[in-house]
This record gives sequence, structure tokens and C-alpha cells, in this order.
Amino acid sequence: MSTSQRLNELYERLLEAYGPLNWWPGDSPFEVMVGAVLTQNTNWGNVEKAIANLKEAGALSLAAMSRLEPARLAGLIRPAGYYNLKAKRLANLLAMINQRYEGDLEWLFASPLEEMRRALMEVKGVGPETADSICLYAADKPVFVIDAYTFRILGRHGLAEEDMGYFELQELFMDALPHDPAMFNQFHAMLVHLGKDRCKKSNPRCEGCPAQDW
DNA sequence: CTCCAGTACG
DNA sequence: CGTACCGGAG
Repeated sequence: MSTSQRLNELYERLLEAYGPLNWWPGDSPFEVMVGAVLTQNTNWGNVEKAIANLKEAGALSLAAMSRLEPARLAGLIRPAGYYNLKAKRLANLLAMINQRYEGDLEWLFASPLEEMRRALMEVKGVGPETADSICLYAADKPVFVIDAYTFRILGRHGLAEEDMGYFELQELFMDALPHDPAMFNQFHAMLVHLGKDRCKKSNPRCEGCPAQDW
């Protein structure tokens, strides 16, 4: 079976097992974008606490967050860990949008995928996964997000080599699947769910896994 | 490869 | 207690 066929089969299996997941949690595109930075190497539960703090402080908008003192922002996002680093990364991101897009999120999100992606990647602290997460989940653009779960799951099933990079793995998916944001969203969401639920780093639960014998 | 750094869970 | 967490930069 070809790689493309295998990926499509995995999608069908996961959809059968999990159904529609309706990702990414967030009340607004701005909140989704902020969440993408805060969740870098961090448990989502901790990110939710940080976002709750930002909401309470009325800081969950581009204009409001841009006006915060760095130390104040860091204090609010403390529960997400790496708070000094992430406060700086958020500030870098907001500065880019304020400068290049005149503080207009709609403008950034309405620009073509490749342009938006490049603009995000130029921000210090925004790498490929964070940029793609923002493009897909905040701006609804057709790009497949690769993460540690995807590497682990595909590695364990012989579809990803040890030395494979982010873009190589992304190509695998983008070449095999229709470029549909809703489908990419659902697929990645299910991979994350599978990674948490079954394909854990240690003690994976393979019995009864939707991807068993895949 | 190391640092960043708080939280939850076994 | 150790491990892991929807990574990225130096």
C-alpha cells in the first residue's frame, strides 16, 4: 500500500473511532493565535489558566495586549511556563502585526498562505509548528500541522524515518490529502488525541487502539 | 544539545 | 520523586 493510501486509511480509522472533534478551543482567532505560542512544549491545561488570566485582565485583544508592560504580560501567562520567554515571543508577534499590518489581524489572516506563513516565521519565537497552527486554526488556511505526536505515531508505524524533518513529514500529508482546512484540522486534532490517549511517549496503550495493525 | 520553567500525574 | 507536556533559539 502506498504512503498516501495508508494516511487516508489512518484518517478513516481515527474518524470512525473519535468522530468530529471541533478543534482548536478558543473564542476568537486572536485567542487561538496566543494559545499557539503559549502551548509550545507545554500542557494545554496550563495554557488554559494563562488564557483565563489574560481574559480577566482584559488583555485578550491585539490592542490591549500590545499595551501591557512586558513584566505584566509575563505575570499573567505564568501558569503556561517559560513565561519570560513566551511574553517576549508574544510581544515580538504583536509588534510584527502592528508594524507590517497596522495592527489589523484581519489583514494578516486574509493574506495568502505563503505570505502569512513567512511573516509569522520571521518573528523570533515563532517556528514552523506555531506558524502553521496559526495559519490553520486561527486563519483557516489549508496547511497541515506537524507536531511531536505526529512524529511519534508515524515513526512507530514505519511511515516516518528518524532523521525526517518537519517539512518532509508535512509533505507526506500534503501530498496525500485534499487541501481542505476542515480536514487538516480534524486529522491533526485526532492525531493529538491519539497521542494523548494511546500513543504516549512511555507505556503506550496499543490494545484496542484505532491504529493497531495499521 | 541545552536552556527556558510551571503544572499534573504515576 | 521522575516524567511529560499541542517548541524554538542559541
